[in-house]
Amino acid sequence: MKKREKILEVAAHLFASKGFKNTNIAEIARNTGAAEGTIFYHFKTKEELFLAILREFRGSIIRDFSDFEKSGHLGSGLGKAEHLISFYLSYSVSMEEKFLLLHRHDAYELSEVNPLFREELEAIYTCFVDVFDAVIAEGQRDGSISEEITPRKVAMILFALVDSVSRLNTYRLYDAESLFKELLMSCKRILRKSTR
Amino acid sequence: MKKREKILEVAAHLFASKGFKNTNIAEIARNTGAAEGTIFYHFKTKEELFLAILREFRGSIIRDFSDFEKSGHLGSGLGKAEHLISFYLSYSVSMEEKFLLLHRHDAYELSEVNPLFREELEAIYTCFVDVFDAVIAEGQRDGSISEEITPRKVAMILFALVDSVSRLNTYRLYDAESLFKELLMSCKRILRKSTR
DNA sequence: TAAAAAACTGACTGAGCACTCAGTTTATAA
DNA sequence: TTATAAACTGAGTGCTCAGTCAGTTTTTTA
Repeated sequence: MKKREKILEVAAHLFASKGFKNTNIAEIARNTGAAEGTIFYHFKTKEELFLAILREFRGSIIRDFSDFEKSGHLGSGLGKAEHLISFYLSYSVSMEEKFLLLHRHDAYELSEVNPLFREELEAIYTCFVDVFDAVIAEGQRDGSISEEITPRKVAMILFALVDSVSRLNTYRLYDAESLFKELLMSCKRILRKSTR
Repeated sequence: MKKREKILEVAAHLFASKGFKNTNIAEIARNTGAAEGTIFYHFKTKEELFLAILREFRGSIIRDFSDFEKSGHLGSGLGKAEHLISFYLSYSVSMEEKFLLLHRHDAYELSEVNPLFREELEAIYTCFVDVFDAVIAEGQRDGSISEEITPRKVAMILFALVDSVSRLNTYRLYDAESLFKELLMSCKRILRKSTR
């Protein structure tokens, strides 16, 4: 089962950097040290290989975020939300390659044809939004976060914002890391109670 | 010059819905009523056709946003900023196809190889961010917007947020239009002066 | 150790596709 | 009206590439 893992690793790297369509099986084979036939032995099609990569990524997300939750930040919901945002940003930097896989359009394209891709993508985004949702709901209960908007919607908005900045970073259109401090301030402003 | 425009129109539609790589010249020809040769008569390569589409889009953006600015919303910078956000959202809905062209990864991919694409993309994003920047700077001058963060950075953050929600909408992962009200509220919270 | 199963190989195939080119049609200028 | 240029045509070309298959090597099981 050594080659199978190597194939997943190499393909993930190439799909992320060159795109699904622009990566050919021969190249994956070359970088893996496996024959083309071996790739099709483990994965029926190129699409299925991509799907397997996404499934693995979802596994890591679930593992890493539940570890983060368990690492038990004391304090209010608001404090936890701030921690979460920082964690998400640093996570997206450390897992840049996998995030590129999400930020590219390839998977969305395939999800228009193959429902398994749609399921996988929705599942991944739901993972993220659920974590945000949980801390916001907690903050609303303990009174540290404004109750003006439902937890789900705030979670969507925060996630959209944070994800967008991490996307700017991966595209290198703008040095987004220089925005992190201001981003965190903006998130706090969204979350805090109105003083009026 | 009739066919040339028709080719641009059809190609934009196909690139937006199917992607650059997944659209072949034969299909563009079929939907245009032109021969394949005609396409290469007007555009040296498939890439150049794509670039021409982006250039046209940039032209519309400049035209439409300067019309918007001229339509002269009275009131404070904050009020103008709110108008601008609403305008951007409705614009991204009405120009959904062209926004898909930006939200797909195709153009970014090409920009790694072809500097003309990078220039074009940066120019488009700069257009948008500049408009945000201008109203925020005005709001800071007239005292309606917090001066805690520089106009450019607030502009980047607002744009990132608004663009991300419009992306959610085009991907149909979430009915983002139902978020518009809350999105506007969140933007106001980012902009308003701290009461502490 | 022999037999069966699993893992692996790489030359080959057939379909898809961007682009060419030699020629035809249409518009413009003289 | 004729000459010239611009617009247009579509069959043909050469290349790329996902997926196949008949066979070989390695691992597991009995």
